[in-house]
Amino acid sequence: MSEQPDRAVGDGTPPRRRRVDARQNMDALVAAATAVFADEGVDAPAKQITDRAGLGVGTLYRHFPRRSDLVLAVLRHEIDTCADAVATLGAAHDPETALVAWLDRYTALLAHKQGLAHALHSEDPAFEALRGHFDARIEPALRPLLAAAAATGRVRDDLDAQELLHAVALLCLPVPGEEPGHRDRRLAVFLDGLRCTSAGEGPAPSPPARRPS
Amino acid sequence: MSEQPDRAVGDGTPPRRRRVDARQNMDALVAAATAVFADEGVDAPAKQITDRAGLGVGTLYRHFPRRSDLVLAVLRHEIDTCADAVATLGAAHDPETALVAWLDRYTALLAHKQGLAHALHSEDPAFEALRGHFDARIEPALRPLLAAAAATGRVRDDLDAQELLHAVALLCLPVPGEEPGHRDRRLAVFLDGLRCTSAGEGPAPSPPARRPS
DNA sequence: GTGGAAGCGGAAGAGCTTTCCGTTAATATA
DNA sequence: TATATTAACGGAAAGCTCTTCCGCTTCCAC
Repeated sequence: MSEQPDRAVGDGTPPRRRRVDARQNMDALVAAATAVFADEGVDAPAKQITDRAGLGVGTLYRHFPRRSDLVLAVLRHEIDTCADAVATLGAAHDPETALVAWLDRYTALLAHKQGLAHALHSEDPAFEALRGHFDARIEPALRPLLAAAAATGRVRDDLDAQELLHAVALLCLPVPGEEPGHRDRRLAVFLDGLRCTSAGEGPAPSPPARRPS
Repeated sequence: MSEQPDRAVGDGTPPRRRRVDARQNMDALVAAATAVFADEGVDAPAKQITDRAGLGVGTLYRHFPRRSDLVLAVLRHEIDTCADAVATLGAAHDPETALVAWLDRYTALLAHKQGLAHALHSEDPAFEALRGHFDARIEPALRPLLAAAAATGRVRDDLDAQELLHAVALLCLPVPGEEPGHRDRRLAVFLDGLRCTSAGEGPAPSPPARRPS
C-alpha cells in the first residue's frame, strides 16, 4: 500500500537517503510506462519506455528488475482504490446489490487497463509480483462482501472470493475479433449463474464437475 | 476437414506431385510438434521441434509459415472430431442434455490440449489460421444445437453460438496457481446462468450491461 | 541417364530482454 | 566551498528468439 521507503529500514544499515535524481527518474519511468502501456498494452518493448523517459535501459532494470514491478507501480493506486471501494459500497447498499456493483467496478478496472487482465493470467513468472499484490489487496476486500451476500441466500455460497475474482477476470479478457458488447453479455450470464441457485447449503444443482485430466 | 492435397488443384497449373520426401518431412514435423507441444505448450521454440524431427528450421518454415499452421496440423483431427460430436449427441439426447454434454466434450478438448485455449485468445496474428479453422468448424456445428436447446425454453436465447464458445473457452484458461477443481466450478456457474433464465423472449433480467469504455 | 524444379539446411538479420561495468554526478563531510 | 565516497546512470554486449534468404542437394518426369 505504501510506496518504497526513501530510507533503508530495519537492521543497522547506514541511514543513507535515496538520491533525489534516482527518485525523479523512477517517477519519470512510471509516467512513461503509464503512457506507453495505455497505447500499446503491457507487452510494449522496454526501449519504448526508456526512450520516452529519456533514460537508459540500465536505469529501467535497476529500478524495476521484473516487468511486473513496473506494471505494479503503474497500477498500484488503481488496484488499491478498487479494493477500497468494497467498503464504500458495502456501507451504502444491501450485500447483493453491493456485490454486483463492486463486480461492475472490478470489471471496469480490468477492461479499462488494457493488458491487466492478460498480465494477471500470464504464465510468465515476470508477472508474479503483480498477481501477488492483486491477490493480497483485492481478495481480502471482497471476501466479507461475498460472505454477506451469500448469507442472504440469494447468492450461491459454493464459490470463494478467489474463484469469483478469477472467473470474472477471465471473462473480461479480450477476444480478438469480437464485438464490444459480448464481454458484458457473458458477464451477465455468469452473474445470473451466481444468483439463480436457491439452495442454501447443498452443492449446486448443475451436473457434477468432471475431474480435470 | 481434408489434409492438404498432394496435387495442386483448380486452374491450369501443371499437375506436379508433391515430392515424397517433403511429405515425410511434414509428417515428421507434425509428429515432433505434437510431442513438444504436449511437453511445453504451443509456445515452445521452433528449434526444439526441428531438432526433434532432425530437420532444419528452413524446412519448418517452408511447410508451416505461421505457427498456427503447425498447431492446426497437430489439432485439426481433434477439432473436427469435436465438431462432429454435435451430431451424434444431438441424435441421442434431448437438446438441453445434448448441449450440456457437448460443452463438456468441448471443455475437455480445451483442457486436454495444453495451450489451445491460450492460442485461441492470443492477439498474435500468427494464430489467425487456427482461430479461423476453429470458428469454421465448431461454430456452425454448435449453432443448430444451441437453437434447439433455446427453443425448449430452458436455455436462454440471447447468446449466440460464437459468444457461448468464447465464454466457455475463456473460462477454460488455466489460472497460474489455482487448484484443479476451480475450472469446473466456474464453468458450472456459467452453465447455471445459461439455463436459469425462464424468459422466453425478453432480455435477461440481469442489470443492464455497461458500455465498454 | 539427365535436366530442371522442389526442397533442404543453416547462416544471417532483426528484435527483444537482461546483464555488466566504466563513467558521471549527488551527497556527506570537513 | 572543496573533496571523497559511492549510488546511480547509460548503453554496449550477450543471449535468446523468430523469420528470411540463398547456395546446394535430391527427387522425379521424361
